[in-house]
Amino acid sequence: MIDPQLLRDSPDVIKASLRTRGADESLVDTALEADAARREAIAAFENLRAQQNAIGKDVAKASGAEKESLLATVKELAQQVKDASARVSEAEENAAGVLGALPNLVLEGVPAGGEENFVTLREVGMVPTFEGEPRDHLDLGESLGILDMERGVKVSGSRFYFLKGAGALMEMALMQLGMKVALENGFVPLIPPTLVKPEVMQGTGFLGEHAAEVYHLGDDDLYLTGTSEVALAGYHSDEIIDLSQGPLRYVGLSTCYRREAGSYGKDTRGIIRVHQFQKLEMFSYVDPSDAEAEHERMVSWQEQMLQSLGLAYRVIDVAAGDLGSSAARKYDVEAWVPSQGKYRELTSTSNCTTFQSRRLNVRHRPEKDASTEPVATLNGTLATTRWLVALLETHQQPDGSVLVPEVLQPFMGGLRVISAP
RNA sequence: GGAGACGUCGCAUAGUCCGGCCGAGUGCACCACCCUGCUAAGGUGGAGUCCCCGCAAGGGGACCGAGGGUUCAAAUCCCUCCGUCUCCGCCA
Repeated sequence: MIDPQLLRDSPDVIKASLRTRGADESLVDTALEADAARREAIAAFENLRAQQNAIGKDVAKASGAEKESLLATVKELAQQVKDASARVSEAEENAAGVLGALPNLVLEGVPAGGEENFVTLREVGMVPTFEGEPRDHLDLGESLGILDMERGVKVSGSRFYFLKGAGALMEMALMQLGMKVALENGFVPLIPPTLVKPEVMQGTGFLGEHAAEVYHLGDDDLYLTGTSEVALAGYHSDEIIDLSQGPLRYVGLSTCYRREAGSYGKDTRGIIRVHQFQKLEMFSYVDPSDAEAEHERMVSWQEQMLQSLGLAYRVIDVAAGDLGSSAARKYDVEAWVPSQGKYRELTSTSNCTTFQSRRLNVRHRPEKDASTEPVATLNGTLATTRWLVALLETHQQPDGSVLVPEVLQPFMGGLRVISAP
């Protein structure tokens, strides 16, 4: 949720942000009206309620005929209060709906436009070259016996797979490498629930434009999370947290579930786009003034990961129109995928400023004895199953084997090469 | 799965039977000041969150697990839900 105060004071700022996103700026006027209506309803209710409270005190003291006459007048008031209260609920619900539809304010410098309008911030590492056509990760994985798509489909349907042997080990090694980087930077590991309540899913904004992406268990009214960001953001909901010692950083490891509705025919080969995968996710709660710096730190940790794994990548500043509703700015790190001859997203890191925390009600006290303020939240990927795609393809050898990056070897029992069985 | 108890301001509790004087007492912790002077004790005062009006001072409203209901009036009565605990049964 955006800051309602900002909406009232400078609607033009919000309109400008909506334009950058290519969204409908008339939303702002609708929201302003709803907000005004809400406050009007509240004022009306509170006046009536104050009267009722005052007379109620007299009723308690009075007796006999005096009491009877007081009761008669206040009885009527009671009905008015009730009606006014109903109007408040209605107005608040409406205002919350309209206000909630406004996406986060885009940060200064974010490229305007849609998906294709991203700006490349830097390209790092040598794009690998091959004699002849490089094999793709599925081809490699199957021939090495470490990825079994066929049986995944047999057991669970399309976009499911088994990782086997060194494939399974490599996924876990990636997670452990990421965990090591996280621990070095003060992150507290969390293994979160992957089923969450509707209000948490709502609070993180995934029931908006991503609603069709989310698995829902109807019998229990629970949602399967597509990222541990959801649970990590909900972790401190309705709390006043202490940031005086610096950011609160969590790293969550979880299985992620995505329906991939609407992506039929896209990335159907291999494990680029699947219904279930592992992800290690960073999540920081920070003082809003520190958010942009934390964002840069998160990218740098992600880059550190890719560099240590010997992957070529680029960092892009995602265009406003391609941001989720919660993000004020988003950087993607995309690794070179040889079989496709292009960069594909491996990580994403978003600065959600105070947007998410407002919905989830996470606050802090900037100064001792100061009043509370929403915190800023940021999230970013440290490792996912998809990384195996870039790793297998980048480190494939002419004989069909794959070299294990040195940093992963300790987590794979010292294995240096994955060879066909 | 069956039976019961409970859910109050950071923590621990009082209040709920007998609705109004309870946004709410007490203890601990916390903050400020005083006293004393030493690793303690005592005294005084302060302090919740959210919202609305207001430049401000200030005023008003809401919140006693959540949501409904009864009533002029609900922490207190009724209903539903959620959660915690205890006992029994069942199963790893």
